[in-house]
Amino acid sequence: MYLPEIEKKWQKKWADTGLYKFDKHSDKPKKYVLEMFSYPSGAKLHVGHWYNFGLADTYARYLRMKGYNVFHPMGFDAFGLPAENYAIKTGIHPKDSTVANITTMEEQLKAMGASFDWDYEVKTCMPDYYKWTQWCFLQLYKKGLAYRSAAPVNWCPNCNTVLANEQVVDGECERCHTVVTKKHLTQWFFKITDYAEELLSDLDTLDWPEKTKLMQKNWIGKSTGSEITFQTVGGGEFSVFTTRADTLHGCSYVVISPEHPMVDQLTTPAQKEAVEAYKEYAAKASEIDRLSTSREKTGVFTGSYAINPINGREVPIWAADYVLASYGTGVVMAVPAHDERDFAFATKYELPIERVVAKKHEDQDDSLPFCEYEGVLVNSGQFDGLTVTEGKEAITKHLSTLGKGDFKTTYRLRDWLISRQRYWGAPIPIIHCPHCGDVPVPERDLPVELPYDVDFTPDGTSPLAKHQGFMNTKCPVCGADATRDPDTMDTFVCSSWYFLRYPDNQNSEMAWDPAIINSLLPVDKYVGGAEHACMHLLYSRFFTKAFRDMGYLNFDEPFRSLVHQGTILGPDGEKMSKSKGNVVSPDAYIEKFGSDAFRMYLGFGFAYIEGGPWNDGGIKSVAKYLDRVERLTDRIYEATEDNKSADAKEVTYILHKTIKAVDEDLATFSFNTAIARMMELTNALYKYTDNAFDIDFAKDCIRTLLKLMAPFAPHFTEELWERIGGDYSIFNQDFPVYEEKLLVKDEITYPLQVNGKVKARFAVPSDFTKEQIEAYVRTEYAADFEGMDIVKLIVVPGRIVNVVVKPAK
RNA sequence: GCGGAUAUGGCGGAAUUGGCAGACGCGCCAGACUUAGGAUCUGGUACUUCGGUGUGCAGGUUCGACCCCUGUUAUCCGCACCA
Repeated sequence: MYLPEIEKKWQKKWADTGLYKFDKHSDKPKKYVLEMFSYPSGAKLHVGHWYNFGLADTYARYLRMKGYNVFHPMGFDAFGLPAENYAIKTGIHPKDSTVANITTMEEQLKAMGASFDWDYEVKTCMPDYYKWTQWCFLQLYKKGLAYRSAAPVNWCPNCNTVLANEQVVDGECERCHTVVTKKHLTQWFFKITDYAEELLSDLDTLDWPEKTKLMQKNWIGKSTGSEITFQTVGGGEFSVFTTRADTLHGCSYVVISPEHPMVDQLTTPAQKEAVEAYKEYAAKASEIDRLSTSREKTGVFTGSYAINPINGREVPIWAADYVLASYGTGVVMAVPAHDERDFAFATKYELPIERVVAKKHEDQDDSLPFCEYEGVLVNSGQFDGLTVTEGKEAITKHLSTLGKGDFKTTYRLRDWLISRQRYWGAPIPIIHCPHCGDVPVPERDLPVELPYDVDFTPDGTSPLAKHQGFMNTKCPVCGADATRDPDTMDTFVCSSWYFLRYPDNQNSEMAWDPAIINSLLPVDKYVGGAEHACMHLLYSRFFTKAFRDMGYLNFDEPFRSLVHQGTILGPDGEKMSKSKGNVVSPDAYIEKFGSDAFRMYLGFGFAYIEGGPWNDGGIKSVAKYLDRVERLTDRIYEATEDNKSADAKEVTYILHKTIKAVDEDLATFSFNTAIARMMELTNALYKYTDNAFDIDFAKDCIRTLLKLMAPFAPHFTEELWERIGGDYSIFNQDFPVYEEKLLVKDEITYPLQVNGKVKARFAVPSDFTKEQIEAYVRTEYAADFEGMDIVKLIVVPGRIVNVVVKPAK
């Protein structure tokens, strides 16, 4: 069968008959199967797309045949930097290149033969989509979850432009490799930190890869400790966050982040020059310096002193950039005896190092810095003798009674900076009025359309800021001349809610109808790359929770179950890249072997979640297997000599074993083993049909095999199904069901181990009890155990028998 | 540095979760059918001195370990001074 030809025929028929149209009114149970939508930056689908979409489609088709009403949409994450960078390089407008790429990719996705229902497609760069992205922004704004604030952004001094975090590679601009610096700009943020606790605790409810959950957990970074207030000698006060309140007596100085707003007031005139110089030094510190773990700690004395609230001692306040302004309070109490960083700093600047925790056990190494939790407090007045854990609690409680401290939980998670000084994105629907301040665009005025005729050459400002027609508007509140926000939203905003739009994508009245969305979501199976663990997957969870709290959704989590496909590498085992010249393009293979063979090889040649290096031989082997199935089908359907008494016991057993295995393997994305089982069945059927066979029975077997294969090779099986006279379509057939009783063999062959080594094999009726098997072994092998004592005889029913012997005395 | 994962024939990968290691396939070898074979079919294929030995390495638990425990090495991924 020449697959490329056959595939076109069936794709047409599937489209003509609307086979994959989603039935909103079906009374079958629903399954929402979703792949992370495509990013149309390149013009063509690559192997990774096929691996993701092709096998997720296999899963969707399987569920469909299992009797579910499967919702399986596809769309495009169409805004973003690559299109804009491409435009800067070539002069082709991002909209034009994106629309062209989408058209090509749609054709390719259709040529793949996936069961998407294109009626539900979304494209995030279209006004009828980003209108609602802007609406989402406004709801978050109304709810107090969007705010504007000054923040440092990545700045490339060579390109003279702002870079997204993703564009900063190892501290350098990804395009010109200039070292990236920081620049302060006023930016919009989403208050994802409000949901830190729930984003963390709900991870436990998700059927997600443990690694991904752990990454999110670490990213959120919950830390429980204490917040302690210090007075300054000059009369001011500030707080520090610590997880080691027990070591407070050992605090011999305090360190403030050089970017902290209090630095200036803490700096004494004598130290002003030194502190200013240090602030400048810290601001200039490049990303590369910050990335270096071995970077030597630096700092400067502010000239001021603070009072340690536990013992009234005056300690110097230093500014140092090893303290981050954005975590905790931006100030830390330094306990050099019990913290490695403080120890290094104190050693360098000759600050006092005083032990307040001693070892608990004799065999502990208690050299400084002593950072272990197994310890007891010393030099801590009334708290001496307490353990570290007891000390934390007792000291914090004591401070609390003095009004100088309390228990405190902090998170590493930062608010989400969504402003981009870029053109190709959804405009932020805010108007800046000289009288009214930031004014949200009224919902009736949405969308704020992205103009086409924009000069997006990078010059350090937002491209939209140069477009007078876009920028100049009237304040919706007071009517005065006002300007629009010139920034666009991070594309991750667009992708944080697309799964909510799919099922109701035509709705022009609202972003989604809660009745529809609440019945189809959450997504039952989400399939996509692991690289989104702490971005898209976290942002989408945040959106879901925020919109739930606003009453637009009634579920807590967007993606119940998540699978990450592995990465297909080049034949050399390296990640595919143009510069390495190891990119495998699907096109030539599709043309030669067909999309079914290509998809099936992707399923067969790899463990799905692992991926691995591409191998040319593998695809030939799958193509060969498909031919083999075709010949087998023809052999059986063209047979004339019927033999009802042919022994079908073995084939029947294999048939049902295969149904069971393929069913279970498909449910768990174990495509490679599912295909292996089908190959075994095929081999068994070849053997069975070598001589005259029971034709009706063999036809039954073939129909079952084709149905099992259908999710993997949709065109191929549809064609054979038609050839053998099956009703259209094979995808309207039920997935085969195995019979438990046919999985039981009459006899079971047991390996007989002696002292753990297999020495023999014997067969007994499968209903033999443990005792009967033991008795059988003892009598049957009595002669072999002559002169031996049987110490132990272990029978594992259905598995193995192990006899432990030793020479008789 | 911290956290996580992985390690099985020449290769991709299996192993019912503590019970016959190497399923299935690629590759290779031999044979059959062929004018021909890069088609198809059949058989073989971990190593071996044929007694055994084998799941990165060294120990341990167990009647029994790829699987559990301790230590160790290599590779990959994530985080990056988070107080």
